[in-house]
Amino acid sequence: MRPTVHDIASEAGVSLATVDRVLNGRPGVRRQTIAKVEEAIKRLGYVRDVAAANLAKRRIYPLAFIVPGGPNSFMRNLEAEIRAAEARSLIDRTSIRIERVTPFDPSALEQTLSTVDPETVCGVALVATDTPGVRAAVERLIAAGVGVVTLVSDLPGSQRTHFSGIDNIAAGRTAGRLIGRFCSDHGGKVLVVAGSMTLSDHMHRAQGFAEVLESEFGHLKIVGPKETNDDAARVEQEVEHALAGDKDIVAIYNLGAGNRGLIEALGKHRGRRLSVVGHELTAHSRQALGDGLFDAIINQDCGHEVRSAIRVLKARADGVDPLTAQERIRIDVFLKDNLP
Amino acid sequence: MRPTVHDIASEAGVSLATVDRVLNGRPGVRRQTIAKVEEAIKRLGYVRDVAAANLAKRRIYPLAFIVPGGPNSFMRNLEAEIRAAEARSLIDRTSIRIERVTPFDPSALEQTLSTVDPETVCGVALVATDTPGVRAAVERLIAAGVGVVTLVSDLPGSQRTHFSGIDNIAAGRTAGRLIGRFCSDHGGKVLVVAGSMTLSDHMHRAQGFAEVLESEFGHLKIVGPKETNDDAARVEQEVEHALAGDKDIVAIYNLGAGNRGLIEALGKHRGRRLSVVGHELTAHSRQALGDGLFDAIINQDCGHEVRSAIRVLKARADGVDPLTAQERIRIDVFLKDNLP
DNA sequence: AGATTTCTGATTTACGTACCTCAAAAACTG
DNA sequence: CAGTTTTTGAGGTACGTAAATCAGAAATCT
Repeated sequence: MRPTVHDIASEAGVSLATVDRVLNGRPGVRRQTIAKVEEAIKRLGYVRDVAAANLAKRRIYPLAFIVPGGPNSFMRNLEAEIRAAEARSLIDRTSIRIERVTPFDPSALEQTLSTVDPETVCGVALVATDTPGVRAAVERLIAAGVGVVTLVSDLPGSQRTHFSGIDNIAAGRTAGRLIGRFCSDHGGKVLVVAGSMTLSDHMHRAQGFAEVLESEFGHLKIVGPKETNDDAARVEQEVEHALAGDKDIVAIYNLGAGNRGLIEALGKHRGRRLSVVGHELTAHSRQALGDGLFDAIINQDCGHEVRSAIRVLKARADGVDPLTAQERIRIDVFLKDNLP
Repeated sequence: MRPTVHDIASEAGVSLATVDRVLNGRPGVRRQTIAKVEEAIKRLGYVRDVAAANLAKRRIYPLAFIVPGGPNSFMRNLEAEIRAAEARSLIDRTSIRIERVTPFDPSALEQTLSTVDPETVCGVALVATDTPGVRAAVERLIAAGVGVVTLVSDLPGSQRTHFSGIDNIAAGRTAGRLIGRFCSDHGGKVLVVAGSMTLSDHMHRAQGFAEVLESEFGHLKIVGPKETNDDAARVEQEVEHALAGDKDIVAIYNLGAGNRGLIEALGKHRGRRLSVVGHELTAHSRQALGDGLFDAIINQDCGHEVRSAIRVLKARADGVDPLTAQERIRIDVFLKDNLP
């Protein structure tokens, strides 16, 4: 049988009240007594029954999710996943608030972060924009004892509790290798389309992509990255312009959003032999993969990211270690055949 | 506030005892009263607090995992993941027993399945071999109210609760497309190496692979599948023999285990330009990918499979629906760059 | 030593559910 | 209609933990 607080009390030769004081870090216990109790805990291998504790504490986990608004399909998917988690909040004792902020506007994010009340919120998950103001707001929350998980886009080197997203350098490298291998026998140019190089994830993808192409696939030369601010119309325009003007383009890597524009442009060049890699599985990109317009999609599972963020924030609030293997977000590679 | 049994009692105008009888399907309640209570439950949106219920019931989930023995790295990884889950069993109220059975021996599996006591075990997870005897044993367990999850290898069309594994036809197709694209400009032969075509997962992979190659990459011809019973030495021998005897081989797909043998053989032909795709990320295959001997690895995350199997079995025991999105096992595609 | 402060023990209530008993009410029998 | 059976109510105890109170013991200080 699993040992209980009663068992440690008698094992340590102290009362239940003292065990409780030690377990919950309440004052009024001598060092030696604390040591006695801790030793008994270790000896019996006691593990606090979190479920029972939560019951007794009437604990709920108030969480805040901050996501960019706007039409970006990926972000809308992400929000849908958060809402799905919200629907389960009764079951897993969470209370989730979703805040939408203006996209590409760090000050709006800062503003929203500063309204988070550390007294009533135990954890925050946000799609981070890496600016000094945002970093400062995050550090403030951490200092106030709030857990902070960065979603999709990280704040490297900050004190955030956890990053729930992918290594974007590795993602860019993966795209580079796919395109390199798909064009292994014929040289040419590769058009790279990005949202904004001020977004760290886009920058990292471009960097990883370039690394691999330069070091291993010298027969391919990069054109771009063309910045489009993730606007589908601008993506279409850039791609259209490049394809029309440069017959040497043999591949396209869209490392940002706006796949819809890319698909539009590709539709007009169906005869042309192109290797195309994009990011994030959405209704559109999935369709394009099925139609053969895209050759591969690099994806991060935003459902996994949301669930993982919640688990990590709850674990932190309980003072428990999360299960690292479970919380690692994969860099998914999807071809036409292994779509989920 | 979340409604409790007390709330439904007063809402339905009945006593706590009656609510309890309805909730737990105990006898001695009139139809109309049951309806009244159920209506109140619906009206208030009551959801049973599983944690509190488990506490009151002193519930533990006794589970049995049945895995093939033998040196197969993937199966040993799988077992390690089960042991890792076992280490957390105190926390999540499970009690996991691991049974190793002789590999490639359906009767041993049947035998072990028949020793499972439906009175003391609430769920079984097994790496299934598809034979009539195994199917019968599984149906027997299901009939006795035990949850059964097939791990890695399924029993299609059976009554098993859930399959925790990948679609192997899709996995084979994925491998086919990778190799097809990697060799898009030059034709040749593709050597296919399998463990045993009597294993349904191997058969499915071979089938999916052939489908894609025939329909979309006609310039590549399949040699094989060569069966090796997943024995590394035999894999080495088959590959060595084929490479030495046939200069037209431009790619190899090992859809079974025994990657170690493949790596050995490849080591002797480092100069030769080959596209190689294998299955399952193990220490060896990871190394081979890093060294450039392999070009891609198709993987199923066995840690995910084990955790998912446990969640599904617990959910079934609680009479709750599992979270389908979370329980889908991905077909991972790993290149050198996106290794976890 | 006595006074004071700091610890500790004993006990209680509560969380939401399960499960038990016993009595009472209601619904059926003949 | 009494007698029987079925249904319902009221109440309690338990699960493992949290949190509180209050009295008493032990340590520290003067």
